[in-house]
Amino acid sequence: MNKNQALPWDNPRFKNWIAVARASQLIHQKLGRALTPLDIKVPHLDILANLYRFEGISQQDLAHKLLVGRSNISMLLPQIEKRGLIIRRKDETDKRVLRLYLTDKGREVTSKALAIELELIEHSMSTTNIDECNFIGEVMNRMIQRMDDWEARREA
Amino acid sequence: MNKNQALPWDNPRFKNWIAVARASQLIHQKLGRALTPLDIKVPHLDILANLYRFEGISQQDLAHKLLVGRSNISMLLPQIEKRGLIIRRKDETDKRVLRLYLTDKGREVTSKALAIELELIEHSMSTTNIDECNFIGEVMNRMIQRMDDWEARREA
DNA sequence: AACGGTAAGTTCAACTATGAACATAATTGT
DNA sequence: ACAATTATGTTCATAGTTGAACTTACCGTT
Repeated sequence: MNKNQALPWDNPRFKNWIAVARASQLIHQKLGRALTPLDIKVPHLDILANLYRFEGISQQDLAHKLLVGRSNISMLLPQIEKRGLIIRRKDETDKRVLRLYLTDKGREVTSKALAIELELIEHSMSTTNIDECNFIGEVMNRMIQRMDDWEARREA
Repeated sequence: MNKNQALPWDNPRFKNWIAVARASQLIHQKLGRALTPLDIKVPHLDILANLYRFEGISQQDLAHKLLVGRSNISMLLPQIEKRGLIIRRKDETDKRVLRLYLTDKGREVTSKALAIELELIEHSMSTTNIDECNFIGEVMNRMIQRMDDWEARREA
């Protein structure tokens, strides 16, 4: 192996992506610690936040949105249900699916948790203006699009 | 809880950050699957890649760079050491620390794995030019800086 | 209506990560 | 020189995550 070969870190896209990954990891960790007063973990908030936006979503759709497996959701939900933050109701027209709803208490906790997350993000990105944020969002969404190809193309 | 209150998703920084987090998560997952032919996992690559750049690093420093606990490193290293990808050597001047080195085989595997990662990132970001990538990297590094304050300020 | 195929959710076993307690070694202060 | 403190790495118990197998329910075809 020759040390003269170009390191990936010399590649601008690679190098800058590493910074993105680090920032993500850090936000995740800091958010986790900041949520302890509310006695929820980040994965719980991910779920709650989605119910906050999409009331009555199914577990399947929720798993899909969060990019995790159904089993993950299936094990997390009873925890937050026991705490009275959500309720699960059988869909009448399709008895396979469980529809998920926040309780009042759940909405309250979610609201507080989102406020913490918002504060963390706002603080961290406060030196970046709105247009710049939107630009970054666009780039990320383009990336998400393009990733779909990649795996398919790669298996071929 | 009033539905009229502003949702965090209306906030540009929040909304666009969510896209960043999603992209990170997806890259992580796709990279994981793409590494299976090499029979290593993403955490292993994280370690190997750091040894590739920083030969002779200590476990402590490695854990710090990867933003994980020492115990994590301590459990992962024996696995990749048994596979002959790295060696650990006691530092002579400070007998507490173990210095980590890639073997030739380790360098070869790492090189291949990094090529896969590079290809994934290059493909995903191919619609974003170098200046734009650099800009994103700058924003991310600023964020990483600013996060340090946040937790400290918050405990006060 | 009965069959095969598909979809939603659960369970389980295997794997992974985390943080606290521990052992050993170095450093500092008196 | 000695005790106290700090630093490095390991171990262990706990908790979290994953994917495969399973159950129940729906749907299309015959």
